[in-house]
Amino acid sequence: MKKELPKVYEPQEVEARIYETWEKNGCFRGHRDPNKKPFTIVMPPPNVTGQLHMGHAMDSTLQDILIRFKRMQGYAALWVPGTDHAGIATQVKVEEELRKNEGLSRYDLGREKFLERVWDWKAKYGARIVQQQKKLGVSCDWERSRFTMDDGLSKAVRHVFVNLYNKGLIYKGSRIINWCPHCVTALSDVEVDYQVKPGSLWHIRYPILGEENKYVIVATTRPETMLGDTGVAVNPADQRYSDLVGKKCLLPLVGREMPIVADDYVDMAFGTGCVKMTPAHDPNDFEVGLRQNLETIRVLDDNGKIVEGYGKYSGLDRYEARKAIVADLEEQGFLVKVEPHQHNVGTCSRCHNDVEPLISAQWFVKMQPLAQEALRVVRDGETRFVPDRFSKTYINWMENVRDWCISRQLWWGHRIPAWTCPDCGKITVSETDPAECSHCHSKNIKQEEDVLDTWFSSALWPFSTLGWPEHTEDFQYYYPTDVLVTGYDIIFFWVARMIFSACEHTGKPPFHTVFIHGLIRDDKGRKMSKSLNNGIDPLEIADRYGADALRFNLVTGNSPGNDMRFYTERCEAMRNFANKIWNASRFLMMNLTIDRCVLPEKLELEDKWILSKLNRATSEITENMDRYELGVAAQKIYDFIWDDYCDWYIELTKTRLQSEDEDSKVRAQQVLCFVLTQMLKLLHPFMPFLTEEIWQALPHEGDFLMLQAWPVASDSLNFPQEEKAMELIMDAIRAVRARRSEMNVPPSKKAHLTVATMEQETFALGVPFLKKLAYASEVEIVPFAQVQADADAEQTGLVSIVTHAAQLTIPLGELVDLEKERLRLEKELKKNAAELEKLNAKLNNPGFTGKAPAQVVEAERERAVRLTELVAKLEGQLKAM
RNA sequence: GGGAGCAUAGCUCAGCUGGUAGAGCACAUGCCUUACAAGCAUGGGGUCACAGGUUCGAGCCCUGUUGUUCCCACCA
Repeated sequence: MKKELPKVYEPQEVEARIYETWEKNGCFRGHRDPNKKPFTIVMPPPNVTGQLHMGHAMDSTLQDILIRFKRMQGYAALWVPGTDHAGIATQVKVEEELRKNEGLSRYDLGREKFLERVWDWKAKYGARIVQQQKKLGVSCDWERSRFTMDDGLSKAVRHVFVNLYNKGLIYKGSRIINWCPHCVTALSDVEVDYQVKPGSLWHIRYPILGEENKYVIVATTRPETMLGDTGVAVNPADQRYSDLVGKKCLLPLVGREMPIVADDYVDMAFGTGCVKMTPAHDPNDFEVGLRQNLETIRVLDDNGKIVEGYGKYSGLDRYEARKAIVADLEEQGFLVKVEPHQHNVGTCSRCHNDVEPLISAQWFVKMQPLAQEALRVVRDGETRFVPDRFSKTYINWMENVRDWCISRQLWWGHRIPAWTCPDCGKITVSETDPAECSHCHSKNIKQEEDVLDTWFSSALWPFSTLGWPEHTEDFQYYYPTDVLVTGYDIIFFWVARMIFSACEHTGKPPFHTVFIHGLIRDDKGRKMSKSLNNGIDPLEIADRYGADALRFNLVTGNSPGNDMRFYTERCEAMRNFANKIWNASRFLMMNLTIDRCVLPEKLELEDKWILSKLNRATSEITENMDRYELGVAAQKIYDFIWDDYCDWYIELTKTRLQSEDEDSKVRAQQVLCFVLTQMLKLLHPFMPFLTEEIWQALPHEGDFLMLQAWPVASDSLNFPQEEKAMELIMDAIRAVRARRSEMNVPPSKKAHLTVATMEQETFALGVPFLKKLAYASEVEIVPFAQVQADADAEQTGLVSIVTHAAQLTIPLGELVDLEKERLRLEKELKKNAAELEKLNAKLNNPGFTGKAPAQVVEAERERAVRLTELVAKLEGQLKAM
C-alpha cells in the first residue's frame, strides 16, 4: 500500500481532473429521495454581462461550503445554478460592442436583429461564467441550470404579471419616476445612487404680476428646470410672504403667469423661503402640484434635452441649457445671487449619469399590500437574517417601501404582456399572446414595447427555477428552499422582492435563512471597481495558489456580514496549509502497511489524546457550521490539523512507526489513518479538491469523499484523563525546549533528563516522547519528594525547569550563565506569584465562591493548587542558587 | 434627518451563551530533527478608543463621549 507522492502539492493538475470525475459520476445531481430531507440553495444568478469577480467567488464558496456540508450530513442536497439576463447592463454592453466594432446603434439593427446579438452574447458569456464557477469547485446541479429568460421562467414571469394585474396590484400610470437620459429608460428607486456633489444655489427674481418692481426671489439648484415652472410656493405660516399668496407672478424668459401658493412642504428657513414649483421634474413639486392644482409641463425629453417650444433653448442638453438660462437671467437682471451649495444628486447605478426625475407613463407594482406578509414572515422569524442586524435593514425598507416602477424602455428583457387597443383604448393583459382586445374584440391590438425590470424575473428565482407555476415534482419536493446566500448590497434589489413575491404567489417565504456576507475590498480597503482597476481576478488567484487556497482565504479571517480586505499574501498562507496536509498525508502513505482504515481495539496514550481532540474539534466545527460561523469552523479545522495532528501527533507516533513492535506500529498507522480521514471530511467543504485527491489515495470505502458521511462526535472517543495526562507530558517537552532554546543548545546535543514528579505513571508513558521531542539522551523518573531533598545538595551545573506537574533537571551547567538564569527565574516567579495572589483574592472573595458556578470555582481552585506548587518550586530553586 | 457597522499585537483581523487576551503576516534567535524551508522549535510585542454603570468577575452586557465607514431619506 506504500505510495510515493510529489513533495509539493500541485493544485492545477489535480483540480481539473477531480472536478471532471465528480461531474462525470453525477456527484452534483440532486436526487429527490423520500427518505431524506431536502436541502436546497438557489444560486444568485450572476449577470451574463461579463466574468466573475471576487465577490462571486466569495458568494459561491460560501454556498458550496454549505451545500457540501449538508450533502455529507445526509440531506438530499440541491444547488440550482443559473444566470440572469441583467436587462440594462447587458443591453448596454452589447450596444457598446456594436458601436465599437460596427459603428451601429441598436436602432440601426432593429429590435429583432439586435436581440439576436444579445442572445449571441449571452451564449458566449454565460458559458464562460459556468467554466469559471467550475474552476472554483462549485458543486451545483448543472443539469438544472436556468436562465431568467428561458421558456419556463418567462412563463412564470407572465403568470405573475397577469396574476398581479388581475388583483389590481400592477397598474399603469403617469408618475414622477427616475429617468436616465443616457440609458433612455425609467429606473426604480433602488437603481438610483445618491452622491453629494458641489453645486450652486441660484437666487432668481420672479416679478409679481401687476405690481411694479415687486418680486419673489426663489432659490434653486436646477435653474434649467425653470422652463417647466408652474407656480411658486411659500410656507403658509411665513409672514414675510402672506400678502403674496393668491397673487400671480411672471416666469422670466418664458413669460408664463403662475400662481403663488401656500404649502407646508416649504421650509421657511431654507434659501429665501420661496420655492419655484416644477411639478413635471421634481417629486416634491409634483406632490405640491397635485395639492395646489398646478399645471404639469414637461420641458425635458427622454434624452435630457429641452423640448420644442422654448426657442433657442430647445434641443439643448440640460446642462448646456442651464448655462444659457443662467446667462440670460443675469443679463436681464433676474439673477440675484449665486451661492455654492452641496447637493445630493441622484445618479444612474448603471452608467453613473445624473438621473432626471420626470413624469412619465410607466407600469408599477403596488407595494403596500404585498409588503404586509413580507414584513410578517421576517418579524415572526419564519425568515431569518444571518447576521440578525440585517433584518432591521430589511424591515425598515419594507415598512417605507414605495411602488415599484417595473417598466423599462429597453429591448432586452421580458416584454410586458399587455396589449393596448387603439379602438377602445383599453388594455388586455394575458399569459398567452391574445388575438384580440378582450374588451371590444378589435384585432388591432398592439403589445407594449417596454420590457420588465430585470429584478422582476429574479424575484421569482427560488420557485421559478424549480418549475413553478407548474406543480413539478422538483417544486413540491425542494420548495421552499433553505438558505439564500448573498451580499448585503442587494437586500433591497433582490432579497426583499423574492420574499414578497414568494409569499404572494406560493404562499410561503422562499427560504428560512438569508445568509448575508460583506463585500470584498482591495488591500487598501477600497471597493474593487472597474474604474479604479483594482479588481483581483479570482481565476488568476486560483491558478496560482489553487482554488482550495482561494476558498479558504475567502472564508477565514472575517465574520459574517462584514467586509473583507483581500490580501494575496493570505492565499500564500492558505496554499501552505494545503501543502502541509499534502505532506502529512504523504508521510503517512510512505509508512502505510495496512489497507483498511479502522480504529484498533487497543489505544495508547497519545492515540486517546488525538482522538479526544478530534472528537471535540468535530463537534465544535459542526456547531459552528450550523450557526453559519464558517470562518470559525475553518479556523478550528486549520488549528486541529496543523497544531494537533501535524505538529504533535505525527511526531509522537514516529518512534512507533519505526519500532520493532509490529502491533504498536500497525495501531499507530490505524489511528493516523483514521484521524486523517476524519480531518479530510471535516475540511472537505472548504477545500474540496485537495481532500478528495488525498482521500482517493488513502485506504477507503465508497467512491467519493464528497459523498461520505459527515463525522459525528462520539462519547466512546472521549478520553478526558488521557488527554490531560498527555498535556502534562507536552508541557514538560515544551518547557525543556524553551530552556534549551534560550540557552542556544542545538537539538543535536542530547542531555540526561531527570523528571521529578508526583505523576510518575504518566511520565513513564511519556519517556519515548521526552527522548525524542525534548532531546533527552536518557530519561530518569523519580518521585517528586526525592528531588526536594536533592535540591539542597544541588550542585551548580544542573539546570532545573519547573512545570505544573514536574520538576525537570538537565546537566547543562557549563552552558548556563548563572546570573541570566537567576534573572529569568525571578521574572517567572514574580509573574506566577502575582497570578497566584490575584487568584487567591478571588477565591477568598465569598462573592465569587458563593455566586460563581461550582465548576468554575472548582477549576480555579485546581489552578491555585498548581500555581502554589509552581511558586514553591521556583522559590526553592532560587534559594538553591 | 434617521439607522447600522467598526475601533483588540507593527499590519490585517478572529474572539460563539461574560470566567486566566488569539491567528495569519511581519519581527528576533536557533535548527536542513529522512512528511513538509510553502518547514520545525523558541521568543518579543496588547491600559481590548475614552468615561461611567451592572456583576463576585467585562474585550464581551448597559449608558454616554470621541473617531471612522456604510445604508436609508424629497429639503428647493
